[in-house]
Amino acid sequence: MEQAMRFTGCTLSMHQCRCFEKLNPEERDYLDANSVWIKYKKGEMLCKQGSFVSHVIYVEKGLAKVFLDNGVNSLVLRIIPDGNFLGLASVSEEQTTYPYSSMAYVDSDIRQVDINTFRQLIKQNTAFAKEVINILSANSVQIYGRFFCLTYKQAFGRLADILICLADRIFKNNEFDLPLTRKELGELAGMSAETVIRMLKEFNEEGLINMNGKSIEILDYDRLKKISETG
Amino acid sequence: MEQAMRFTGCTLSMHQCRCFEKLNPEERDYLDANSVWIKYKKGEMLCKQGSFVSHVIYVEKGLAKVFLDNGVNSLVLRIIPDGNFLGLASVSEEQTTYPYSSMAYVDSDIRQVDINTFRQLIKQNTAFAKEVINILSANSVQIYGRFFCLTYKQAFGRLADILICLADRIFKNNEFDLPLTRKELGELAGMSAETVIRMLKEFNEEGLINMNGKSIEILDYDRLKKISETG
DNA sequence: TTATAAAGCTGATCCATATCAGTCTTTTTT
DNA sequence: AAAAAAGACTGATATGGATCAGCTTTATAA
Repeated sequence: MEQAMRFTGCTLSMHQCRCFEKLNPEERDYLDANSVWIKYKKGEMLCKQGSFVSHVIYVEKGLAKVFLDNGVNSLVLRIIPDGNFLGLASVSEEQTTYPYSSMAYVDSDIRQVDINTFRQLIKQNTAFAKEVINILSANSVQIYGRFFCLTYKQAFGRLADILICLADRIFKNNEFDLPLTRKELGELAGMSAETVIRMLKEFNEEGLINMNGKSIEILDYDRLKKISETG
Repeated sequence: MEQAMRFTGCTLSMHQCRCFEKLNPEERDYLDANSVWIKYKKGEMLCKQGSFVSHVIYVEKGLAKVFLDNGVNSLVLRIIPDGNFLGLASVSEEQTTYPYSSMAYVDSDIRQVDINTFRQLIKQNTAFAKEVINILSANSVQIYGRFFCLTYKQAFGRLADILICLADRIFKNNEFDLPLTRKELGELAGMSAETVIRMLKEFNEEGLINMNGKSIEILDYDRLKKISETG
């Protein structure tokens, strides 16, 4: 029995996208016939907040961030590795423009599916629609957790959260080479680049991580986890 | 043409829930046969974070908050007036427990729909499923805006946001009697009760609002809006 | 109708973290 | 290979708002 709920600022839900499995061969052909594959370079924009929605964006390979921007500040909502949609909020017909922007952290292979094709499949295949609902739900719940953390945890905890998320869910390894700058890491953890630098340094000195430029290794997972929970 | 995106910390999306309209008479009977109506008193919990999901909760009449809690801090995700679901994240079968808690701000009439009935209707009626998708999308987008505001705006702007939201979307009047305490207002705007008090006082002295205990009237909507945008 | 608790309010203090200004280092461009 | 730009890092300073303590007013219960 759990006493109090724990939230993490993790940027990726555990949900595995399975909606293509719900399509029959014809539907899959229909989808493919109305999809295009595009290669994006690191730093390129996959979609811009406020522009018209013409397709649903799926990351085949690579890593991207989905973020909000008001010209001054930038808030990363989620980061998207292989095998995920950037977001499905735009499948709603009421959502005519993208409510967020997206940028590739690394060179990425992107599939764009025509939005009307996607909507048509939702209309004709309830299992597919249901899977879309599952994805939307999972995203919501994940955003809730992230929202809570960025609002109430302090910087230590938020940074620990992100390091754990990167290791567990993104790179699936305790050692990884960050394709992000300190500033971008700050956008993830909701703090300034300077604070990221200072705290990474402290984690390093405390023996929690072993850091060398862009390369980070998590040495004491348990203590980091504890910091993320109490921070 | 808009230069920069504006976000508001508003707690309620503009989306009007229309999903019952998508049901045919038999489906509606089926839904009604598997629904119950319950009266809740002010302060009562409508659902508790972490408990098993057994039904979908719809606010027929009243006002409720949906919030996250870790035992120390509380974050209000949305406030729900008449004619809205508390949230539909739980329609996903993967979501077996409520990811949030909910409490009635005032005496409220609640409809509970058996979760399996609801899921069955999604399975058999694509228009209904589509409407569920629309609601989930609208909620996500609303939460994104709120997330951004609570992360980057400062207290002035956040409080202005909430006052405007209450007037425009909840009470639909520039003058209203708050059924919330200063502490609850703080949970909405992401600040302490003391800060709410101080800033309301300042808004009052500046002639932006006219405040008398629980009764609040917005006097200078435009300036308040400007504060919400620049704060 | 008094007693008790909850909410509202005020002033003083403190601290986590942003911001700024500058240097050093690495990467990218020419 | 040199020049330019971007990123990493450091120390000093500033500050928005939380927290605390106490006091007053308004609800709620006895």
